[in-house]
Amino acid sequence: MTDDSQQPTPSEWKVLRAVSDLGSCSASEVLEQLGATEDWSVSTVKTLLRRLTDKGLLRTRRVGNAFLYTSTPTAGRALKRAGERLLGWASAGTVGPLLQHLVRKSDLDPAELDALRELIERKSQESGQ
Amino acid sequence: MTDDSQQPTPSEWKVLRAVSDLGSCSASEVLEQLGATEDWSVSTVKTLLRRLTDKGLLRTRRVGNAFLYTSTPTAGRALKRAGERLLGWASAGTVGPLLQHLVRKSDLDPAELDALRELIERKSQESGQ
DNA sequence: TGTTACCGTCTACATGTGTAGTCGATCGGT
DNA sequence: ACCGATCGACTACACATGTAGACGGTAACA
Repeated sequence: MTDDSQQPTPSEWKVLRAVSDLGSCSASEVLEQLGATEDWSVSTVKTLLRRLTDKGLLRTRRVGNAFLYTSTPTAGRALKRAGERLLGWASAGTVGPLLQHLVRKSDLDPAELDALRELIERKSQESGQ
Repeated sequence: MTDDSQQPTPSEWKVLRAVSDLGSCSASEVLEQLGATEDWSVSTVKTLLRRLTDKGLLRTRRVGNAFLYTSTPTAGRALKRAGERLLGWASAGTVGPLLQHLVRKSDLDPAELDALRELIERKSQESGQ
């Protein structure tokens, strides 16, 4: 369940994110999507797609002789795991500042900000009681 | 500045965190501190300490024939960088849920919760104006 | 002053990761 | 039925990472 062996590597994350953003896509679409930021060959992307599939983070559906890639629920869980791992790296007293930094750097819409604020208020109550 | 080549690896993070928690400590203290969670040999810890020092994340001060390790400001920055990287891996619409997850998993004291709440309120105002 | 611990350095090596070339199969158009 | 454009599979290889043994120096104690 908390198997770290299927955590994506940094490069794999970029591909995984591209697939998640695209929804359901072919290898070439992924390559095109990543073209803006990365300068990878087709082979590189295909290798990363395969490794992600092997790890169970992507699922493939055959369409003609090609594949359509989709991200799996496991991928969502992997992101949370990665987040937990990050928290584990923060030393005493640095978790708060870290979270502030993340919130500051994030571009959240009003609804998300609201959800976050509510969550924090609820947490404050619990700890205060 | 945003040089990823000095980002710690997962194992290095554990050591770095131990040093940060201990403040200023010897290799053996680090080993002892990590003994609770990891099952590493002395050599392993020493290698990781050296690699962290090479990356500029730890500073050493000679005391007798031993070293005292201290974390550097660079280490703090590295944590933030790691956080930003995590955000970059989140696909569209998953940043909010990710942050919620992190806040939920964190054990924050009232002051930290308050700071976070204020930050979010300020952010809400900005986006709402 | 010899010996016992302990320390950091050097070396090592299996596995993981980043990156990409080649090749046979196949789809689409002629 | 043929040919070019694609696609996935297989292979490759340098460098990073996880993990640790061996060794020579030195501090401390007898």
